[in-house]
Amino acid sequence: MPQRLYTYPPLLRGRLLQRYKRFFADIELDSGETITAHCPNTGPMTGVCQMGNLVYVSKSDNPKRKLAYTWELIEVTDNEPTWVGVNTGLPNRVVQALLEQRCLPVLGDYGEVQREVPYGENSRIDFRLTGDRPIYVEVKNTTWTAGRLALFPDTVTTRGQKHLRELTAILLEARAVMLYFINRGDCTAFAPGDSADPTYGQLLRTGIAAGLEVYPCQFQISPEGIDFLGVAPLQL
DNA sequence: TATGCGACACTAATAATCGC
DNA sequence: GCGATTATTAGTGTCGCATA
Repeated sequence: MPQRLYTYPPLLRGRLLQRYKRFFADIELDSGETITAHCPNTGPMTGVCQMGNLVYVSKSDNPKRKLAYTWELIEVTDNEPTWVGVNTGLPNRVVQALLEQRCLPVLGDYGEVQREVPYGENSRIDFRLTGDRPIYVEVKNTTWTAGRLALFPDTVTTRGQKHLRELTAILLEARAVMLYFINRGDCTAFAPGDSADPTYGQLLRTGIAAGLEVYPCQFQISPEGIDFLGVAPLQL
């Protein structure tokens, strides 16, 4: 039974006209109005940034923002029509709810869920779960797929490599978890994106051999909200 | 040609300031 | 001293310009 972990505010539907300068997306709303929305995903959005596709945006009443609209979702048709989450700020919020509601039995018992805890060399872990043996959880958002296989990363990521090295190093004193947030519901498994960043894939495999735990978490995305579907198999 | 760095918009956390 | 408000900083990934 899918578990609702996030409910979107009322969204407006439209079609993507263009995405440019990393942060901007021109969108024609169903009302006929053309708006410029903030694109919160600064990555290449490989395979999901398709002009003309249906999208949803939210509207902020924050007077300090230059762009009132935020691009939240896009529909892709690689497999069956599927909504893909664009807002990279949401995965961490959703994972926080996931951890606080104890939706991942594989993590076992833990106490407090701490956010943005300093560790390693000037890094911060997304979540630290307290207990006799603390659990460090790093969250990575992914929308890139090959068929029904979710992949991460979709570009060379030196930051991601650094995170893997530091997580592997911390295994001496704690459990370390890579939690891949599969931001679409049409995938059945997860694998490292070796074609985009072979070094990352190598580091991930080395980390797993050393005890790093990897949980690709699958979510069903819809204009209503985000539901947790479960942990997808890992293909190495 | 290769490398380094700032800019871009926004969020969230932290620090500093102010008034009571 | 406390709470509320404001300011600052880090982080996110890529582009484009300046420099070596």
